[in-house]
Amino acid sequence: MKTERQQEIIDVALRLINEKGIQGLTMKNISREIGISEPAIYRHFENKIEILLAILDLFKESTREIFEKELHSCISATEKIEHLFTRHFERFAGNPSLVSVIFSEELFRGEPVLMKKIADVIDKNATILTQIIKQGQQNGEIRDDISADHLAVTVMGSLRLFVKIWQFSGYSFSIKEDGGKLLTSVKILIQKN
Amino acid sequence: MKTERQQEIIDVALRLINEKGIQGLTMKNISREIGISEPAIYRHFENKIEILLAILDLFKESTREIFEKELHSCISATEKIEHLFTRHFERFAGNPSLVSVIFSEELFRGEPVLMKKIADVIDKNATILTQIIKQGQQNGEIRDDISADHLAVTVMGSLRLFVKIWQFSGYSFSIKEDGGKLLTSVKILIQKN
Amino acid sequence: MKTERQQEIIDVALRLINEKGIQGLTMKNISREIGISEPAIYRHFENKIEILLAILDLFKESTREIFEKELHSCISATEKIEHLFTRHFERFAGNPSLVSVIFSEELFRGEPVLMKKIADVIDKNATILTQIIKQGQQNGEIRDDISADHLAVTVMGSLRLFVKIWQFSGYSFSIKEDGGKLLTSVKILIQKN
Amino acid sequence: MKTERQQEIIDVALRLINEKGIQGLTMKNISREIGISEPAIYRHFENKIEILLAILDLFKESTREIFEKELHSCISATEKIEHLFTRHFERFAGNPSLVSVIFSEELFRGEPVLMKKIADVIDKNATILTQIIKQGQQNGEIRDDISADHLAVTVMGSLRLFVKIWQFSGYSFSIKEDGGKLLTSVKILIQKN
DNA sequence: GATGAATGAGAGTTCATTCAT
DNA sequence: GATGAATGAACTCTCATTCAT
Repeated sequence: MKTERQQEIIDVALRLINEKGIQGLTMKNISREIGISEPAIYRHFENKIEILLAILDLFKESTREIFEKELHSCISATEKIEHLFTRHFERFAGNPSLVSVIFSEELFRGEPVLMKKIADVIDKNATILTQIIKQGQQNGEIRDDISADHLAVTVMGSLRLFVKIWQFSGYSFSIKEDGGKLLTSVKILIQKN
Repeated sequence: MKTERQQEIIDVALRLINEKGIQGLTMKNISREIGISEPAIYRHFENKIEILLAILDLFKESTREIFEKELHSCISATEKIEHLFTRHFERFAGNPSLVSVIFSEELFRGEPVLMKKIADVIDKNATILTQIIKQGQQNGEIRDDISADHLAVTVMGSLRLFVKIWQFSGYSFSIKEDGGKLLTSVKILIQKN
Repeated sequence: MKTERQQEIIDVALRLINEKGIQGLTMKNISREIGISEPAIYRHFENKIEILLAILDLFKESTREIFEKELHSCISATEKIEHLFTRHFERFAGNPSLVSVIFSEELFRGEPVLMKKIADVIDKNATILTQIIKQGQQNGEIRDDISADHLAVTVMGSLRLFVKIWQFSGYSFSIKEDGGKLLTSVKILIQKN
Repeated sequence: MKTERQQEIIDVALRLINEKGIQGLTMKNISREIGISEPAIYRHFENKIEILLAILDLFKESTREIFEKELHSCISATEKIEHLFTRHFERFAGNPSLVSVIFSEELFRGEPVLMKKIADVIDKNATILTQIIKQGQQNGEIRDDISADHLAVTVMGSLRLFVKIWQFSGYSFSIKEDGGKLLTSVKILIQKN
């Protein structure tokens, strides 16, 4: 689907955003990092926005995968949420730069095309998580004294903030290990009784 | 402390970031919005970074106020958290543009001065919130089967995500009202039995 | 209406088009010719198209002036046409670069805004010239064995081609003098009997 | 003389100039239109200028043909001019894109090679037309109260302007039919008595 | 306090062209 | 014949900032 160079460009772009922020993502920086000329990039992407769209696609695809896998498997709701956390942690551990993009919706403000894409993904994810929780409430696994919507905000919010803290720390602790502990706490928090 | 013009510039800058993202915050845009010339801005701020610093200061100041007031008052931990939420909601309701800046740390990546400032505030807030929760745990108000750190992540994470959702919705619902409901849920979540 | 710099830019742009064609009209060339930096031009014109529009406006204005003056004066139709030619010759003698723009509609193909403006002027001029000729036919000054439309094409076409020949010759002859002779011929051609 | 591909390239180039102006004639546009890659074009033409030269050659050749045929045939001068008009109209009706190039000398300003070629053709044509008219004057067919040079300017100028009007109208009328009518008028205009 | 004019640096992008395959 | 990948030069335009007034 993606040529090697396209993948390389996406990777570099992701890293640049992570290191210098969206303002550091310039065609010049990308080309310098790869070691080609600026115009060469235009052989692989029509323009800068297409690169960002490709990044968002990557993100969308892999997020969707994580979420949908959980939803359609027959395991319990709690296990689903557990997997959800774990998978996310694994992804971020494997590619920390992703964090800068995934939980940073404001980066794309100004470009309607990008904003719409981001909004779509977020919306979908929220819907799926809420469904999982609802299912857990019906199962009797998850407490139902609090609405599924609110629980979803809490779960997702905790995940997001935790990942940000990890990023802000300069990835100075193990997201998998410490994340696992947070997960345990979250599970206790939402379980019935 | 701040002249009228300085305040005007800060307000406009905040609004611009909110509307068009950090890329929309240009000296030209600021000057156009206020109705003065570009160089005129330099009478009031040495450079662009100073404007951003002023924004962060504003943010730091008012956040610190909220947090410290809660900490030093003699009310219960739960009430403190309640006030904390409520005050935040009030602030955002009064100045929605704040949201774009407050919970969007990546905006400032690239400028070490700004990054440090942001990190400071976040750090401080986290510390204070954790302290409040610890106090609540000692009081027997707040559950202690989960570490204060984790509860803080959950509480703060919920707040942050909720506010972002509000922002993404185009401020289409009442943050005070719906936020109050979320607050109730969070309180139930963290209360002892 | 126009600042000095704006006028200077227009003049230089006109000259550049004349010397190197539309492809030679670059912001860099303009700035180099004037002796300022490229961005400086943007203080005086919003963008390149605005410069071209200003040129067309100049052309439109002065052409309109010539035409309308003739139409509303009480002199005979033949005299009107005579003045029309003479004025045009004078204008071109005074600013030879104008020729490259005025009779070169294809320069602006591609920019709808510019094309519309050009088309407008041409249309208007044709209408006015035809009216003058019609009046002359009613007066008995101008032959009426040929339709006013066709005479207008002939008169205007002769003028245009003659001016182009002058331009192509490198302005090597006196457009006023030789143009006067052509005019005499044209008058004979269209006069009654 | 020309391979199929070369002819294809010339045709597309001509059409592009007609549709988007000289600025729309890029190697990319040509290749896209044909459905080959950009470098492929260089198999058929050494560079872009060669393509333009080929266009001018085409134009030169066919114009020369029209003119010379008229000159060497034994028919009357008036008939020659009649044929001249008619042939031109037929050519344009068959390939409207030609108009954008043929009567638009300024397109090539900036490229001395191209300018010279254009100037040559124009010069030659003018000479031939003038010769025809002179012959007609000697025959007593064409009025001799006006110099052949001036009559040539009038005849050629009318033809040019008329064709441009047709082009500007978006080819909305029949150039053959309406052109025939203009021709009748021109003949009356230049005939003796 | 404010402005008009200017600027160096750099943004994204397009151009004609080349070269190895 | 054709292509994919690349490039140097040039393009229009924006940026934060300065300076004389």
